[in-house]
Amino acid sequence: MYQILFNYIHNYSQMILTSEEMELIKNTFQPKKLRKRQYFLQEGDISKFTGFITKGAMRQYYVDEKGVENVINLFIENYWATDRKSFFDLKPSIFYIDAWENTDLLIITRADMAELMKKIPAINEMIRIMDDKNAIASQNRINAAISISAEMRYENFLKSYPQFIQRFPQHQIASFLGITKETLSRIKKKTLK
Amino acid sequence: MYQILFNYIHNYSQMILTSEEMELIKNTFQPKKLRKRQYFLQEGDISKFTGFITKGAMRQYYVDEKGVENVINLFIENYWATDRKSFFDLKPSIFYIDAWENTDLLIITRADMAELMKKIPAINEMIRIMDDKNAIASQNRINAAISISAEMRYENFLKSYPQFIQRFPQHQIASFLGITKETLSRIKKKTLK
DNA sequence: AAATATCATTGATATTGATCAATGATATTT
DNA sequence: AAATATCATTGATCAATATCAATGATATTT
Repeated sequence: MYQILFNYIHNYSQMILTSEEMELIKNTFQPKKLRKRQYFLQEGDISKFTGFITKGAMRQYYVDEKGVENVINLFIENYWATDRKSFFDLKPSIFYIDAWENTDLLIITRADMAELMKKIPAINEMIRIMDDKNAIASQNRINAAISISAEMRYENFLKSYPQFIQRFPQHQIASFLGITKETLSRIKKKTLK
Repeated sequence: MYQILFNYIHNYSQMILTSEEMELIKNTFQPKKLRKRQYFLQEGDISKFTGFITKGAMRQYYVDEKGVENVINLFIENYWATDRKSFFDLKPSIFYIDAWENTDLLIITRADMAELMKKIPAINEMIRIMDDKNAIASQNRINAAISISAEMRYENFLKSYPQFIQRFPQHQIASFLGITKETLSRIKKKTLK
């Protein structure tokens, strides 16, 4: 289980972890299992942990005034699940995060992560690269949301994140893309021809 | 001019810079002046620098197949202007960044910034906090773009970024929000009553 | 000051995508 | 296997926003 995290760190940092560092990581990240539909975070709670997914799938959403779930992030293996805002300022979150499949996580608090960043250069570098990639991906998503049609947005999604199609039902993906399930159904039908 | 950057670093890092560190910063960041409408980055060029704005206003946009400018970021004092993707991988950008007012920048390359992060703890911490805040702001923008109406989006913008209203014409703000200038004009008229 | 460019508003119409409602298909639970 | 819940499709209608075109207002340049 930790091996997946070690690989991830190596991948991002391009650095080799010493066996002491691996020990420290094992002692700091706690394993957590969630069954399908179980919450990792609920509205009003503080996102005290960030969780590295070694197996499974999760989604982050908020519930609007009408009671509708708006999916804002989808996560699978090798993603980090947290509400970044609440995790940053330790104030109550407006989001829910739940498991969409039975999921294995390695969880860590913000304070512990800060410690590890100081003690383990590879972790520090990993976070830096993650932040760079996350900023780029967010910018892409913003551009897509404000300047292209639902159809193109779905097409881009298919191209960039094909793995997600197998893991989440269509209406969740529609919500993630900011369109209704009916519209997505029609888009699929249309592009199929 | 450098004082504005020093203040910014202090603000974000909550750390005090030594006079040696200040010297190093002065020797690494280069001042650059742009006149209104002058480009900082053009499509096809590599975003070799990130620029800290000490005075002025800039915008980032791309030009779509129809030749329409799509504004994706607006910057004023105390913002950093760069195409983060191109700056990260040093590949050609798809964006333009230009000055909307006469603008003063302090510019630095990615390599030099990496050096400073190693040598100056306050800079390292500043970048970390910037990345956190940027991730949070991006998430907010994504949520707004995919799940709320143009009217609410403008209202939120007014509340969160009132300074921008004075600095950019309405059609630029409309584009930034992902709506047409005509729709924005009608929204303003409606909410005025 | 006149000429020109930029920016903002308004009206008429078109388009995209949302909403509402029904039906079918596929999983999951009993 | 039957019952139930979840997921996907389809049709009819509606609402939000875009597009096109004209006009006015405000800056900027000559």
